[in-house]
Amino acid sequence: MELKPTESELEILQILWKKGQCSVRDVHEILAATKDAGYTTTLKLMQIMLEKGLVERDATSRTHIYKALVKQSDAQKHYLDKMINNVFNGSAANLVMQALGNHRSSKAEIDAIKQYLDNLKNQ
Amino acid sequence: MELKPTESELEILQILWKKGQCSVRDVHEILAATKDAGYTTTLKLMQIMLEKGLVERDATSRTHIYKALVKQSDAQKHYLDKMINNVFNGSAANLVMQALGNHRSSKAEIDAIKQYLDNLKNQ
DNA sequence: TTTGAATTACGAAAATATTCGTATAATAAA
DNA sequence: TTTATTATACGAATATTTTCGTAATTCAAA
Repeated sequence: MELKPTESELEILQILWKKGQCSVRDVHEILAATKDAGYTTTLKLMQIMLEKGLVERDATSRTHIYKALVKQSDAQKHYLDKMINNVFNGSAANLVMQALGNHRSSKAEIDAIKQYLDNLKNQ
Repeated sequence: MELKPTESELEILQILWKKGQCSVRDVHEILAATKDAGYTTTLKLMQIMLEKGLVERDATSRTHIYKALVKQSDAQKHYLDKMINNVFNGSAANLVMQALGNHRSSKAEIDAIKQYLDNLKNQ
């Protein structure tokens, strides 16, 4: 299966991942907070996503309810790969350090990462 | 200044970052190894990038020599931010662990990261 | 029942991005 | 010098993505 949401589709997936399930209006209202596009634009996008198999929907009631079919973890993997190759010269470590440097992480988070690294080494 | 290379433009920037400076042909030959597009396609893209201010060129000789104007580190920061917000629910740590899990890193890389983490903690 | 509001369907316009063909000029080779 | 090769310039065709208008339908309210 081909995983290639466009920029706009990714914004919608994001919302679906967070909310679990949404009507078009739910999604639209969240989008409308940031940018301004018409309701039918959001609707159309979600219909296209349905065709592409990025989402599924329950159409038993008049107001259709959408869910993401793409798993967030798959998307994470996909974009991470792409990014490491495109902008970080293929070095994951490079990306990691950049990420940790820019985004101040809590002590707990840092410890969690260290522990994770120890496990990696013991394999 | 607005930083927003398209997908194709990013591929070209990547090459310029790596090589430092390139003629259109240099870039094209590298691209041609992966995908197949005509030479004039690459040329046109690079001309557009020039207009957008993504690259500069030395046009004193017949064969123009291009350099990236966008800094790789800025692009890294930009895409990292975007990605953390778009796909990793705002958690950098989440991204880091995913990145380390998928891309087998060398022991040296892992140690470098651990050291980096220690420095972070001592601040 | 009748009206109005909210929904989906869908075609098509508009905006962006990509690709290529052709003309022209510069250089190198014969 | 003449010919062939290699560049750039640039308009325009394609392809893709985003946006929207309009019609048809469902439901709720008056």
